[in-house]
Amino acid sequence: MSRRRITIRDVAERADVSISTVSHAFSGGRPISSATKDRITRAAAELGYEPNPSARSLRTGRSGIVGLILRPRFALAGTSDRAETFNRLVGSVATEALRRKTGLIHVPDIDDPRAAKVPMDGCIVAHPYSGDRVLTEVLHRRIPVVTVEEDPQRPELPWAVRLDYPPVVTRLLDHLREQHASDVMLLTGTESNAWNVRTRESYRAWCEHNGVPVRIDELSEGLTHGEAAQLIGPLLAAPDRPDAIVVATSDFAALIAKLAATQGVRVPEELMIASLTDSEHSRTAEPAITAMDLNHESLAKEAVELMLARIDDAAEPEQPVVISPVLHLRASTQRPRH
Amino acid sequence: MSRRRITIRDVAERADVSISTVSHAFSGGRPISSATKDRITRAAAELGYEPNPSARSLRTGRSGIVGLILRPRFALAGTSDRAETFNRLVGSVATEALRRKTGLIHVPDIDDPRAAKVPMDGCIVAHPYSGDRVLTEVLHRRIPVVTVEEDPQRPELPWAVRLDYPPVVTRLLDHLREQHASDVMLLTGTESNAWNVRTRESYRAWCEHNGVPVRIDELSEGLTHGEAAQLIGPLLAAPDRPDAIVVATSDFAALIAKLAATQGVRVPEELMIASLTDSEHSRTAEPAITAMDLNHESLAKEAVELMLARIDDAAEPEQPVVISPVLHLRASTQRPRH
DNA sequence: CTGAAAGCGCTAACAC
DNA sequence: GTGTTAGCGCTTTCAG
Repeated sequence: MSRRRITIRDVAERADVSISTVSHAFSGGRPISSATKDRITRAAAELGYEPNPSARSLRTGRSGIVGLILRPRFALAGTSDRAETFNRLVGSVATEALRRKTGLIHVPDIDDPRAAKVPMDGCIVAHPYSGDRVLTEVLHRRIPVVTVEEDPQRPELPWAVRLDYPPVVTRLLDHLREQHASDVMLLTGTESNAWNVRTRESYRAWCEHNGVPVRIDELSEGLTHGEAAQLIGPLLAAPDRPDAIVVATSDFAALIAKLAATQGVRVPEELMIASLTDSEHSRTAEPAITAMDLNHESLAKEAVELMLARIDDAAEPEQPVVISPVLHLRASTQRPRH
Repeated sequence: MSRRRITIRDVAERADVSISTVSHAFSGGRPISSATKDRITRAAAELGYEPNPSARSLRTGRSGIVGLILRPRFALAGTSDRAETFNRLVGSVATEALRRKTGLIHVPDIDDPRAAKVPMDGCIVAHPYSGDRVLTEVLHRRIPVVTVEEDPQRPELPWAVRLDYPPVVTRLLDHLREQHASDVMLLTGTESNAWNVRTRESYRAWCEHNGVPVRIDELSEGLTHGEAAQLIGPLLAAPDRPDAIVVATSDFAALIAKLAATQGVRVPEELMIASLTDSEHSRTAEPAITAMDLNHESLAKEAVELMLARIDDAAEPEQPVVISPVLHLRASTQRPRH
């Protein structure tokens, strides 16, 4: 029963006009008498005709589709903190694309030959790594690209939306000092994206500026909670335990709070905790954890806007669009006055 | 500087072979001497060539892309409960599609002529309304479709993944009765999707089976919290206040808990609360609210699998795939023993 | 193992 | 206001 696909020819025949008239009736290129247009519309509706998007794209060179590539490896495979981040960004980008009547496509692994190739007028690459391989490939293929966060090795690409970390990280660290932290440790992620690289830089600069020693350790985003606990436990028991920890991922921040409780370390009195991303984990931890929110909604909105502008041949911007992370001060860093 | 797009011709010329050889080198249709293949691969890499997906789709009749249409109106415009649901479903579907190396596209409003038309081999329609207009249109266009939840007016479509509500809703209501609820009210949503329709049916059946009066009121999913509060306040203050409320959306459940606290109604002692979807709101309310989780991850996984099977010409299934919602019993319905 | 050529369905000149 | 037709870049017979 599944007959061959309906084409513009079938509609033309049924409406007794030429195919170009049908084409124009749909794509609105030139004036058509309302009687003709009526017949065409009716014929199309009766046949269930819809223009073949591939044929149209092949001809026009445009698909009306924007691609999305989310780089963080642990977005798909990781714990719920990473999943939440992923979902939030994807949801925001999709919402914005729909609002702009643009198709949004999740691009399957671009250099897997077995993966589907997709038609896109441009591509948003989110959270690229330093010297990102996929970004390189996309650029090489001359696909117009907008990045969400910059590739730390390619900060010069102007088609980007990026977060302005230094003021917020500095504000967070100042806040900890005001709460009488004297030994602030940074537990950074191991991924080489701007989030880790820039926040590390800001931390180092702040230490230098304040004449305090840099104390950085790594906690991979890919660790399970069990593995992370193996590393955090000894740190909390050590004689030189810091009195404040800034940890990259929010779920590990919550984990630290839990381990601290178990080990009898009072938060925030003996240990303050803050995280560099916000999620349900930081919001609902006991106590609630001070966190920097990455403002994915704004990133998404600006990225889609920039992408559409770029596709529409807008001039190259002077600067990336800059978004500010939002700092949420919570109980984990609010020491009782005395 | 932005030269014309690289085509198969350019590669053929540079590798000094015919275009059909290049084509086969990429799409692997026939044996090619390794020397030739090498030259082609090198030429393609140097030029940054990538097959034009539109041309390929036009020729083969397949795009390798699956569409996703999320129907609930309030997914985009609503409160955070709806946004969370949306994000979770979209994230899960995208993850699964990526895993299967299939492009996933968010389909822009299918009957807005200004919206982009997209090439898709099939389409997932999530949470259709009763007699869903868009579903009708997609079917009419003969696009292979899989639904997440059934259209209540078209329960016969076998290409579907659906939730099995009756056992879980019954279990919830039985639980409330065991906790000595004598007057259980249902605050249902106003959207006509399976979630509302089927849970209402289950509630009615349970009332009849237990010989208790049906007590249903509507609370639109589109209300703001302020508007919802206007309706809920009087209900809690009324002399015939129920001693248990099952409310569709989780954020309104949390709102009820908050208003109850304000009005001095103790939860769960004087009023039990449960919701028919789970989210951060129900999990973090005070007290935490008993909720039915819609298991979006499983829905998504099965839907993608079904879609790919259908595109691959699998036989029509006898029955929709059935997923069970998950009931989370929490403090809001656990009365202290006495 | 490789090449030549038809044609997928549409848009956009160019004719009238 | 409408019709004719070339050709977008690829896959796939059909010939060698």
